[in-house]
Amino acid sequence: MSGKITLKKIAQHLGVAVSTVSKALKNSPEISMETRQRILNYVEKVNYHPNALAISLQRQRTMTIGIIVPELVHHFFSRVISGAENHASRCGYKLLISLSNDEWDKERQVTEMLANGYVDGILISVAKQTFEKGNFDHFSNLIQHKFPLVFFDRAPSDLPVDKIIINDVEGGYRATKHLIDKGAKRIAILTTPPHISVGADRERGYLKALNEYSLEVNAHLIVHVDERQPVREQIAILFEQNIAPDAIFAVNEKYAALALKLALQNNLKVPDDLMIIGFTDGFISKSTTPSLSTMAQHGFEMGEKAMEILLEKIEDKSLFDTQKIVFIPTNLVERESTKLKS
Amino acid sequence: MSGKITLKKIAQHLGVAVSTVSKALKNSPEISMETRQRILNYVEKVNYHPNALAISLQRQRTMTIGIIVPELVHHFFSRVISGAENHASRCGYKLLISLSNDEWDKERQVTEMLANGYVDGILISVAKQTFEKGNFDHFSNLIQHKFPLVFFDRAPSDLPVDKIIINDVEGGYRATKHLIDKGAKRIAILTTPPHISVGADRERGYLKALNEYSLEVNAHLIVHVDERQPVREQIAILFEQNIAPDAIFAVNEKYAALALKLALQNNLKVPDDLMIIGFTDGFISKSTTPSLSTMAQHGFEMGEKAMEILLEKIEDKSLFDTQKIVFIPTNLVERESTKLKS
DNA sequence: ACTGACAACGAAAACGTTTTCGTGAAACAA
DNA sequence: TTGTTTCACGAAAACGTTTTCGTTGTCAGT
Repeated sequence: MSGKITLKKIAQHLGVAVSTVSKALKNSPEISMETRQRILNYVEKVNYHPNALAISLQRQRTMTIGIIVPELVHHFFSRVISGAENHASRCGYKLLISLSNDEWDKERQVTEMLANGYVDGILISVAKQTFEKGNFDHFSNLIQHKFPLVFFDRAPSDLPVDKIIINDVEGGYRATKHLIDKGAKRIAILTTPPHISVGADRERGYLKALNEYSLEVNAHLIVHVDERQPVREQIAILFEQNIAPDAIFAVNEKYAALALKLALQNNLKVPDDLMIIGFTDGFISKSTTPSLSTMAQHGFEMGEKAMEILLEKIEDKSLFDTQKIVFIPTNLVERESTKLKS
Repeated sequence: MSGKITLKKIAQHLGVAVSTVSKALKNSPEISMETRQRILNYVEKVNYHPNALAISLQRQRTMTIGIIVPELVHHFFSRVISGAENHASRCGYKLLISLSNDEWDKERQVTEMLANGYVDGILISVAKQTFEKGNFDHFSNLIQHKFPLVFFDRAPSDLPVDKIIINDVEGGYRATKHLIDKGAKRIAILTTPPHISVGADRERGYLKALNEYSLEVNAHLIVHVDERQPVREQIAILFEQNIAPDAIFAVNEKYAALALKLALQNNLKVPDDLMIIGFTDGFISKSTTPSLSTMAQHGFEMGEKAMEILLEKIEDKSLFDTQKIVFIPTNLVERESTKLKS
């Protein structure tokens, strides 16, 4: 930082005007070959790089996109970010990643901060606490000011916004149907409390499938896992009932892996005594023995698509009043935990 | 973005000078109560937020730290970032996360970009390709210009820089010693090619332990996994030899999980026939059955510590010429894969 | 009535760029 | 000689702040 080299210093040293240096650097025909070379040589020598801040301020564009995720240590979000970064850098944009820690206040702060000059647009997946609180003012505010904003995965349902989401109902349906096709009759579900939309939607798909195949819905087989309590115990209940499930659909990888572990500890054979299918295709599902069948979510594609829509909005002002909703399909990855020998 | 509200607009609307508005907003005593209230009311009404870019430019500080990681979809790096973000936000700094994708050129680009005004300092873990290439010019350049720079986990060895690293030699030593203590005699290691320093160091620790306990070093039991080839086959070789190992030390979680899976497929009992220990305490190690013993790396603490040292450097210019090297200790997490019943 | 102090505000520079609009000199035509 | 181009460059505004240094006007003290 000490003695940072600027256009002004270059100009002074060479005895020319700042504007001359600036033009020479962009090969403007206004500057004579001779002067241009002199400037270029010196610039090269002192290893000059323009100050991005100043350029952004003057251009009123930062060529940076902000992405806000609830947490980083999470396979799915990491994938989305990678996808977004991929598309952004291909289009000459940089990515500024921020965390909300699933907290409303932090999310509000970060959102405002980014919108105040840091970035040209924002990609966001809403914090859990924001859903609980039901306060989306920080978003309405941006929308009102026509600030480019695109939601992914977790989006407010009653705001007119662009969103890229997983087709969770369908995913839940297909996961359940897969178990039914394999002959399961008493299918349990490990899901989230109802206010988490992704869990609720997958549960809706589950119910739809049961219904369609005239299987009885048993309240004892529906476990709403409360993360504030020990998760293990809540899942363990499934194995202590007199009517044991013959299959489990877990709405995420963590619950699926835990269910598998408990099943093995209870000397159940997976998949023969109990089939298990999860959601999200991460490292864990591949690593267990038996490996876990799952509904893959394609986070990378989601990130790419979200970025694509956001950049379109930024570069084409006429899209301001149109809202796109894109569903990213899930697909079944069949592994050992549902693959019966018979 | 349309009709963005600025100090100038506020001043015009209220018939005062820009400086007056600015001062009123910072509660300067120069401004009379009356005017201040008038300004504050209006500012509140139009929901004004200062432009961060302009402030950064004028202050010559962005209150933002850049962090560059090789990849995001990686438990350890995610943890480091979370730790860094934690400390940064506590100190009023924001975090700008960027990816190098383990590529030299991308790393160079991103580093220069960030250094040119975007951030006040950089935290970085070096790309694999940069090590292969051996070109660290983009770093020397920054160091020469006294730009605050701190390395974590993967650092250039012959540059005078601040770095926070895992004590990999010791970690490798302790992992191996743990296996020896449990009675292992033929300990295999799944490690990286020699140019990846973390792998090489852990291997050094492994050799040190073998040596110390007078165990024979067997070249067939040392597997340098080349990620450009199928990993599974390379590990499988271990199970096809006539002198089978009775324990495996894997330098990361992925190799450990894969080794476990292959062992189970070969009808080996873990830990009785074969013990396995990994490195990095992620989700996978906990999820397998049997669960994997591992050397935990404490990425979160590493991120916090790295950020702490960087911020110190930024805020106390007198630290320019001192270089700190901090070792983050690993610790043994004993799980089922090395827990013998006997 | 004159000085001095103080309160309340404005003007302008600065941060590092880009870009528009001159302007002086040389070159050329008449 | 004068007028018109063209060339090569400089001056200055602008982006949105902060901050320093005036500049008023009022009022107390003498």
